[in-house]
Amino acid sequence: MQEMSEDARLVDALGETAFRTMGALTGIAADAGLSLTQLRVLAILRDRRLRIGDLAEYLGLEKSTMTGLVARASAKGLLAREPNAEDARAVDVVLTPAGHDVARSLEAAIRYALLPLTDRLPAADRRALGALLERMLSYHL
Amino acid sequence: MQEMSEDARLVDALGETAFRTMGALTGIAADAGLSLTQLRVLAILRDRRLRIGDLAEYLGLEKSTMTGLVARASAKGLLAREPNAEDARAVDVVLTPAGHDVARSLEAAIRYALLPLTDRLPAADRRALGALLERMLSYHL
DNA sequence: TATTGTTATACTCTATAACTATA
DNA sequence: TATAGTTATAGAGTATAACAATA
Repeated sequence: MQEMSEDARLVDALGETAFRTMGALTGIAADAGLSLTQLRVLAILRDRRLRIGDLAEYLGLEKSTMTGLVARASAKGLLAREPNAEDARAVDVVLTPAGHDVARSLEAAIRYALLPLTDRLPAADRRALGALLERMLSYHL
Repeated sequence: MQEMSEDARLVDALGETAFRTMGALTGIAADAGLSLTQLRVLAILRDRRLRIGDLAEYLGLEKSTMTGLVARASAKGLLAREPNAEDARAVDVVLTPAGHDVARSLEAAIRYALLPLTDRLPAADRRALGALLERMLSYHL
């Protein structure tokens, strides 16, 4: 077997980390009766009010997809549709109080679910890893 | 706004990294006319022959879900179903030559797609990040 | 009897195309 | 005319439950 380059190892590690992390997040969402996309919507709307189209763009989805996602989450009482003040065609999406509660408990569940992945790393390594990831993310785009 | 703890920042960075990485992988899969799950199947089967049930367990899916995934990928000529030598009830899944070709080109596309995320990080940081991620992944499970 | 996988069914996610209302 | 969002439709992914074949 050929030796892997440092870069190839980083790419593989990034991919594996992503799959494990997403797996944990998917499980948490499923426990709450939500899809991963709906978990993302809740997380995004915690500190924002977005129009349907902006939400779709943020998630990389079509507007028609957002219509359904918002409809299902609204039916669960997690978010609400409100008219946009400046454009009568537009619809703002906001979290309901119940949605905020769920978002808060999801955040806690995520921290807890990722513990097995992080807690055996020495504190110094955790700090170093967090700093490196933040630096990497700050470059992108 | 309250200061975030180091651990909270690590968890957030892990989540953000996961979403960006999965986004890139989803795009690559879509360009090849595949879902993210099918991309995973191809990657897994590159160096293995697995039974339907083992594949399902590996991916955290139900066997009935695997039946459909394998059927669709088989219809595309990417993998084949073969009888298991030891158990007449079982079905082995293997990559076809075409499947191996696609898997190989997907691997290259993934490296390329993750470049924007990694290439502006200094070489020393890339090495350090890869090593930290590998250490973290080695602990889990 | 227990296990492997398939089938039938239902729901969610997703996109494309055609449409309505507003700008 | 162009844009924001919805509706209709269709395909893929997913799970549950019932089933056939084999162990």
